Amino acid sequence: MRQTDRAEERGRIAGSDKGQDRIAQILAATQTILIRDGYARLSLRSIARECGISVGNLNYYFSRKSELLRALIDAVWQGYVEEIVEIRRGIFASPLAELESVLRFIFQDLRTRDTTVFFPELWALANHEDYASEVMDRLYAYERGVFQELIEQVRPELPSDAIERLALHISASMEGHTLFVGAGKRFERDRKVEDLAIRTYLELVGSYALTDIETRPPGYP
Amino acid sequence: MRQTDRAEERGRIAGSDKGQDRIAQILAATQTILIRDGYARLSLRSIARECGISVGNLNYYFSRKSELLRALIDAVWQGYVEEIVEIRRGIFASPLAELESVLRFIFQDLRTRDTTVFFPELWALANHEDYASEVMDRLYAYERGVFQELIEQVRPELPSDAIERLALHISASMEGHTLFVGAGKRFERDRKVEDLAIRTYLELVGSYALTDIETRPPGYP
DNA sequence: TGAGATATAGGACATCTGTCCTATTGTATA
DNA sequence: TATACAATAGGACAGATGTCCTATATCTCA
Repeated sequence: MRQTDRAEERGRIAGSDKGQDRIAQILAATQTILIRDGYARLSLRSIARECGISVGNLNYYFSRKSELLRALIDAVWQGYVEEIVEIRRGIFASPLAELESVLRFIFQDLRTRDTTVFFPELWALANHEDYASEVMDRLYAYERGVFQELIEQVRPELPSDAIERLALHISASMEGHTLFVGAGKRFERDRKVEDLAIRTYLELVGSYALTDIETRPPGYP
Repeated sequence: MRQTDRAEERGRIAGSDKGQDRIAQILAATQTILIRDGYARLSLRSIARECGISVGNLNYYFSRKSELLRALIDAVWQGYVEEIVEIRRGIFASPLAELESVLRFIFQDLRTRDTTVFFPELWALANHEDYASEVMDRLYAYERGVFQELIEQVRPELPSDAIERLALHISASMEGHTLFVGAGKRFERDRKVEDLAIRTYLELVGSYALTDIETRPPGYP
């Protein structure tokens, strides 16, 4: 049996023991380099060096670089979802208050160096690598799903396509802020932008009038 | 004189003739490859092949890859600014109408394949390469400047930091939409998201109440 | 036409890249 | 303790990459 085949099995069989720790270590090292040096300088050798193992050993766990990337993105996605689930376990005065908590978590997360750097890499990758765009789709679909659920509780009378559109707008809008208030960015310290954004989203959800957008032709005023 | 030195001069002296066309061709080819294949597959050889010239000749014009990238990003930035200037040459019923026109232009631009793919590459690059983040800063500072100018005309009573914050929020929010309504993205066809976003921005500018954000402590409601 | 600058090609170079293979060590189980 | 399997190291491989250099070709203008 060729070793390549064994490495391919690994992901599925997930032999539980110290090999599992290695995999976690490899993924962490990959993330570290990606964030510190960027995708252009992410090589199997730099990852192996970061882990203190040989390239041969790295190859034993991930026989293709794309496998490694996919596993990393998957892990990040899972962590993200778990955190949102955790947030939502809390007790909230209203659906709007719960929505605000989730929005604040996302803003806070997007200020971390990890997210500030990692996500733009992911966005760029998603334009050229299918596995990256797949995970991105899943990730944001999940986020929108949370928003939609909460918006519907606030505004049960809205048709579902309006709710979906509101969720999409809020999600997109927040992501954009990564580029400006993220770690090391120009407006990192200006917390009032966050307040302005979240307040705007919440007011939009609360007061969004269907007729405004749906019936009037575009063109203002 | 070493050829490297000559190539370094080139950018500044800008000898006007067929060399200028070559430079434009090289930049266009670089952009084409970057958009079609991504940064990872952008090499001097692939650029030379796209142009139908030799690597040696390419090296004559740009002795370092980073120079080429910088020149490309600079060119894109210039084109972007010129287009906004052009838009603003029009006649508008009100500052708000002018703002809407600019916003619509940016949305339309962000739907093109070029922008959808190129900008995320730029964002990712800006996290690791100084020249990329410099141009990005300049680009968005210009965009915000336009927004600020128009917002001030609509709401002259607002303090300048509130105006700056509004401009920043709108700019950031719009950029985020690239990931979802850009060319080839999931919501490419849903033009109503654009209407929702632009309407929201315009209403925010029109009705933004200082006290809402500035005086009340964060926490809703 | 001739001289000088510009433009171009082709190749050399050291280095890095992903992948693969083989041999050795470590570990748990029967 | 013997045996299977997991983990690891080290090296080989072909190919790609950025940079540099030299030799020609092409153009421009006195």
